[in-house]
Amino acid sequence: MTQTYYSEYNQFFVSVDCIIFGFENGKLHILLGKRKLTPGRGLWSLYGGFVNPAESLNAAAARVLYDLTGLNGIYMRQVGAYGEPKRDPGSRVISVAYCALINVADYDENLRRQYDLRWVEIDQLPTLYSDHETMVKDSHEMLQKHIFTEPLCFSLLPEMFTLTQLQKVVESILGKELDKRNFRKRIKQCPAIVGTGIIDKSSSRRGALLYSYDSSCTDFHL
Amino acid sequence: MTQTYYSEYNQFFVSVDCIIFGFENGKLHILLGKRKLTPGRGLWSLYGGFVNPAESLNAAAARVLYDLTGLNGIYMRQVGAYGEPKRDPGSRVISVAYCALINVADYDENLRRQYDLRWVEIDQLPTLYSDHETMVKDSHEMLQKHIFTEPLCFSLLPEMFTLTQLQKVVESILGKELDKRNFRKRIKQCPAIVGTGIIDKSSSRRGALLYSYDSSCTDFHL
DNA sequence: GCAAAAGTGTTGGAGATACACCCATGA
DNA sequence: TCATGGGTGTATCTCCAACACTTTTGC
Repeated sequence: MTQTYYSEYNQFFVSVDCIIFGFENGKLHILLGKRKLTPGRGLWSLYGGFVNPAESLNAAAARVLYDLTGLNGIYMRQVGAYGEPKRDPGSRVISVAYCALINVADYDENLRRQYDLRWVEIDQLPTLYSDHETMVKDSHEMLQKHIFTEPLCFSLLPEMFTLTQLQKVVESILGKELDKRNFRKRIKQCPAIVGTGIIDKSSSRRGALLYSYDSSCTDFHL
Repeated sequence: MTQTYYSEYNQFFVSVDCIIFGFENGKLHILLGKRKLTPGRGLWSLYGGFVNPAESLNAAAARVLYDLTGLNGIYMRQVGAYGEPKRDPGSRVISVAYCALINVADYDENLRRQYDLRWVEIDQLPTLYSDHETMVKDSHEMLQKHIFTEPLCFSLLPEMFTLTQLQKVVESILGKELDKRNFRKRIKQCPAIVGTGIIDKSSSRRGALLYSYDSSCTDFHL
């Protein structure tokens, strides 16, 4: 694209950074790696990438996520733009943060090892590169804020899940425990969460009913 | 700033666009102008500006608002980044939208005329340049979402205001009427809204008590 | 005295919270 | 038989919504 107009103005590198949430061992995790670019090489960091000329911000975020995980069609949400002049020590870079929620089981372990990435518990984060800690905090808050009104938690779970699993996911996002009976009462009032009739015997002797999320159902609420 | 690293990547124009809300004649308005730059010259548009090299996004937004209104220290909030490749017909421009709330009375009419800007009712918007309608819609929704939990409405009012004025502001933001008694009951439960003891006689024969917002009070809620 | 805005309480319903025990099964 | 996680109901409380009349005073 030629710069026909505006040529007297400055241009900037623009990147997208992905906050990728996953649920494992009853805890909320995010995917972190050691930064490979100079400057900041070796620091813990979110995974990101620069925006291409003909690509929307959303598309750039989806591409970066795909490159990293091989996953397509994942729900992503813009968290915000971060533009302090010195936020990147290398050059002026404006970054747009996106969060994504993935089911850890869908993510190829080999790919994870290949990129040398780690799942890190959300409340045990190391010091991160640049302003990435702010991005993580902001996206975590956004997640907490929308968890009851938008069908986000299912992205962190397999197709079918037990109510206990669902409750653990919600608890891990909120960072607090919930009452089991009240939680299940609410679930029953949500028509988008339906029992499958299948019993999962892997997590208990008695077995637990598996539920699934019906995305065609419009009125979701927990 | 030199482009020491990252030099193989592309750069982009980055602008900020301001959605400036004001309250007038019992209605919520936003400030619009006719676009002066080509392309799109003459179309109704938000006011914006390009980001400078050494300036944060927040600072750029504050500068643009100051240039336009002469107002400083106004609370602004990032709405989001907009980056469709064709969103600006002139060149690839990534824009970060900011909303601001100002008290119309603080804004110099001469300056408004000088820039040829208009206060337009939020529900009577004309067709806007590029994706500015999306920006306005997004920021209006953000405003509605946060109006009860953050002390935003006071930015639209003078230092001292009657409860009727406050209610009208909230109603104009929500786009619906509220019950007067329930509204006032809520106000009384908010320690940050305090009576001044001064009676305003301009709006009624009987006179109405003027209130003010105590920003040092931490727990705000309507 | 009347028009115009200010101010003021009560009630009912819905939804949230707190809380404890039995069930089914594999080992 | 016992350890483990699955599953269920009730009483209370809080919050929100609906609703109508009296007060003050300038004209």
